[in-house]
Amino acid sequence: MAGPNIRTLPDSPLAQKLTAFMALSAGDFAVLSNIHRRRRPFAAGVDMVHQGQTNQSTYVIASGWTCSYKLLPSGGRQIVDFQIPGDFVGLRSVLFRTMDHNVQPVTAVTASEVTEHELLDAFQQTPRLATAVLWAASRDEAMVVEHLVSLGRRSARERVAHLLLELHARLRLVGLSDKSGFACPLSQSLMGDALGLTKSHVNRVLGDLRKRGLATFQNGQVTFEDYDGLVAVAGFDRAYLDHEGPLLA
Amino acid sequence: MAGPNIRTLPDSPLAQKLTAFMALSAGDFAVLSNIHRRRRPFAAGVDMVHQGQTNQSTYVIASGWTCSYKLLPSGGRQIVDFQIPGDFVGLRSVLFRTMDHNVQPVTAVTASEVTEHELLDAFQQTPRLATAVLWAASRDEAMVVEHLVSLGRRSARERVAHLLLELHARLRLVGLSDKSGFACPLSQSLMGDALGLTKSHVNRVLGDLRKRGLATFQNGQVTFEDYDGLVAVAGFDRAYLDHEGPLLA
DNA sequence: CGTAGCTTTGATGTAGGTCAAGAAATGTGG
DNA sequence: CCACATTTCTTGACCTACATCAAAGCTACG
Repeated sequence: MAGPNIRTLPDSPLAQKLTAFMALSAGDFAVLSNIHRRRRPFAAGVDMVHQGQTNQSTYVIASGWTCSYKLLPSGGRQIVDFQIPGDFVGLRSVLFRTMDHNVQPVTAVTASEVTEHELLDAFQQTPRLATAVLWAASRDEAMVVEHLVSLGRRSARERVAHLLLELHARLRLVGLSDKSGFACPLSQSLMGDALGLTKSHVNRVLGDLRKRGLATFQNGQVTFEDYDGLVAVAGFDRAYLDHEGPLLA
Repeated sequence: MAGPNIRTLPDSPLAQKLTAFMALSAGDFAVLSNIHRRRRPFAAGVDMVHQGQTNQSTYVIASGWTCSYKLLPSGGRQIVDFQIPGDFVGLRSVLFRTMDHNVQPVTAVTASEVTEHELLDAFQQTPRLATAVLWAASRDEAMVVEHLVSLGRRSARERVAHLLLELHARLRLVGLSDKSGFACPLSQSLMGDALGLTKSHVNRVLGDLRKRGLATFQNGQVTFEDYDGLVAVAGFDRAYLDHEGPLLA
């Protein structure tokens, strides 16, 4: 309220995340802030988007976590990724007009709807923003590939450790995590659905990591006791999160 | 040679594939054909693209198969997808300027290099082409997600059956497969690397499918004995391959 | 025609699944 | 602020799908 109506600092997780990738101008921030305007709440457990839907809009998460998943004919489900504040939900459904998985809030969520029109408008106003958003989309894809690698070739212990480290790195970008750990609203059952494990086994592995003095996940709080040790156990290489972005918009 | 220099029919696997998604004009075909000009051979087993490379060009496969994969610190590897004639290799490395996995020919391959410049040029000449190419990219992504689901939630038998059916559906689009089966240059070891299984186990599962009278994979030839039965076993739903494409370029 | 890669098969081991039940935590209504 | 309900966590006993290791037969190719 004090001073001119120009934003020079990130005022949302999204802005914060994109800033980590490229310097944004006051104008960029203003456009971002405008996009991120129309916030509304979503209840935990009620799908925000579902498979087959051809939607014209995407959501930007302001607070809370969601997960994207696919259901199998057999009834099981596979979580493809989690979304945290600053992440897009259904960005592909805008860029590609197709949604091939469901998205469900894990916690209560506030998110802003962004229509295709608004997004393209914003891109035209500041092409840098388009680049930044494509960078985010590309990073999301890289994460999916890394999850594929986890499911195909990593042991249960490696998977769990890897997930904790990935979430940590992502949350850090939006100021929701520090060196010691982070608040994690996931249930062990959700982690299992993401890691291709049963909740019982997730529980055992978590207990094991605790006993080994590597990390603790209790009462919705992840704490790293031996970060480097955990990295070693997971075979975690964060290159896939830090890649260079698209130069082409 | 005979008649005017205008192409009205697909003259490459890529053109054939895109045609299945949207009608293309003679002009579109000409542009495509031009893009697909500079063909060159790649030897089996020698990486075409590798991780970390920030390449300015992509390849379109004219003949042969490749696989994209990631290596783990532990030495194992996870194949993310196979590419068949008509597919792009490293399209993301053009669109996003980053390559986060390696690509290796599975067989001898001929492919045309397409530079970023040529691609964007082509897009400007015929925006329909841009749409079609984005459709292909989006389909690739959907496949990666489906592979993730396989690794996370399907049994070995389901995975193998699913892979055979996916390859069949994809090859069909480019005329390399018919109702009865297709030529498959993959080794069981490669299939294992894609499916998160050992080659021994792939072998046993393949034997099992054979004994059950569902499908045979021998001497580089996949033959379906009971297609519907195989679909049932795999829980195969080809929706992810047939999705509507991007309306936005 | 020998050697290297691929397939096939067998014997044995184990990571993680399944099923079940009790303990904690969390939430809800009064 | 407490009683009750619900979800989540934890643990145990048992089981199975797939891995591991090993070796033999097959192709194919230089």
